[in-house]
Amino acid sequence: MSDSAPILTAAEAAILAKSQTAVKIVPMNKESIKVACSSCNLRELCMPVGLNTEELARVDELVATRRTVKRGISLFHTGEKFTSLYAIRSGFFKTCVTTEDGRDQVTGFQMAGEIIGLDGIVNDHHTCDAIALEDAEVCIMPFDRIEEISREVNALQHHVHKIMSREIVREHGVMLLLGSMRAEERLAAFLLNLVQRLQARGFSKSELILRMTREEIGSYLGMKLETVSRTFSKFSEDGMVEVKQRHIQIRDADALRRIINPQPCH
Amino acid sequence: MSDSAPILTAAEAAILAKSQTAVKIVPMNKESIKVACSSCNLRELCMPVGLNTEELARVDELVATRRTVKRGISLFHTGEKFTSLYAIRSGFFKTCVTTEDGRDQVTGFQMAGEIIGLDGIVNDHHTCDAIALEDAEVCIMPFDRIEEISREVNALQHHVHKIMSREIVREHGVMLLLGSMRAEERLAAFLLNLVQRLQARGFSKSELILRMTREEIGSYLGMKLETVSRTFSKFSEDGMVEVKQRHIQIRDADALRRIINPQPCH
DNA sequence: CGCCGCATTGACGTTCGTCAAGTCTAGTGG
DNA sequence: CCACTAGACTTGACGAACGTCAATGCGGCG
Repeated sequence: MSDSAPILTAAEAAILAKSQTAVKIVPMNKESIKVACSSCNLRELCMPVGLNTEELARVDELVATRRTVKRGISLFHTGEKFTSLYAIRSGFFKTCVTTEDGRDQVTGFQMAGEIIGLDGIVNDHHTCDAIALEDAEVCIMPFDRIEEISREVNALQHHVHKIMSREIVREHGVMLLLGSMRAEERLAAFLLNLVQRLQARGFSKSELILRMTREEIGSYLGMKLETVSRTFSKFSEDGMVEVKQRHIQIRDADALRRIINPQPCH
Repeated sequence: MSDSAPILTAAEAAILAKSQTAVKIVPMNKESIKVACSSCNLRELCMPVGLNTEELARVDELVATRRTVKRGISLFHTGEKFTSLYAIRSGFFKTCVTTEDGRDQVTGFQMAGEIIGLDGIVNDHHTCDAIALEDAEVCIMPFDRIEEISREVNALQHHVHKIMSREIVREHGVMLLLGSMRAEERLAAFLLNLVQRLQARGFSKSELILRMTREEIGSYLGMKLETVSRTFSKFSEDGMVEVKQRHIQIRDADALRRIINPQPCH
């Protein structure tokens, strides 16, 4: 890992300057809280899913260190050398790709237990930015170590393949959404997806706080922030959701589902 | 593999009824042409990329059998049990996902040397259809065998990871396209991408024959077939391409590139 | 030779983007 | 503690891009 002092953009430096503490690397030693997948409360969601005790012991070697990432700061940038995958322990991220002419597209929002960095494997460099939308903590898993342990622990090998396959399938869903849904359908699908993932993490299935701006939602869903806002207002008028800025209450999840899949009339 | 008689849809059965020969499984034996990655003319593009002679010998064990797929027939369907990845030896495929209410979205077009089936790993069942757009032949690589050999051949392990990562990155690009480009930009990007991949396979960099309909292009690019057609006509009027049905001649590739990345005025 | 699927083109309508004005809220500093 | 401000959000009016519907043309296959 040598010295992995994070490279900062000007914007990030400004954010950091205002913030109390700098990005800090938490080394894995006796002083810090124990970094072990086997005792992590996310083990049913994250890397160790479906492993037995013995396999778990090996996977504990995966996480080299942890790192905290302040809101607005990037975990990695486009072009940065790829070394590791990151498991999100807490917090919320967005990933986005950027074109030369300045357009950018949010490719996903990630929450606790999800793995980011997979884009970097193919060319040894990251091809997107990962930016924390709230203060976050990630487990750093050096990829060469993942490959090494995968060779010995079949269940881990298969799990890594599954994680990558899951990301591919997720993106198929986003392509479907972007390619053939209208604004209301997109936003309904987005809300249902978010709330479903939050529920899997023990949160309410009807209440959520958006960690991203209307513009970021719009970028992800291929629409403008005004359209996102108008669509929220429409849902609100129709009594399907209650919207108070970023605080969302889902009043009628079935109605949202019907927007996406209009039920057959017969 | 037990008996892998392909499951046919009614539409496919109709196509097959018209076609001379049924889908046939080519067993790997002395009679059939040798099935060996090491002597395949696609080895610089496909699975064996970057392996040394010894590693190549191991990879030769990967391909169990080959299979021919007639135009219009699917290699696998949504919901079908996942067993193998497929390397395209010849021909052209599309993959598409379908919603309950009948909408479908083409998620990609694949040509010789590319790998399909990655979507099936996560749930042990395929989540999209792969349909041949022209008569094709694929190498069947049972996934458990891929995992087995990956454990012993590090270069193969890493290559598999790269293939999956490449697919993730490709899909990021499609999301960018669908989320923030206009019709002309989408079609220009599509043409440039196709021609670039064809060129890597030794075809002309200015001439190509589309294997898919306007509707399939439209589905992939998130626009209607009429818009695809109109945009082709516009490119043609502007002298950038010559369009004769599915035969496309690229007259000014730079102009196409400028559509996507309008060059700065200074 | 005729049919059928695919492609093209035109006229018109809808959805969403653009531009602009105004409101709300959290965070800052006095 | 409160006023101020910047950024985020909402809402309206208007227009452009693209979808829809429909008529017509073309080319490959039986």
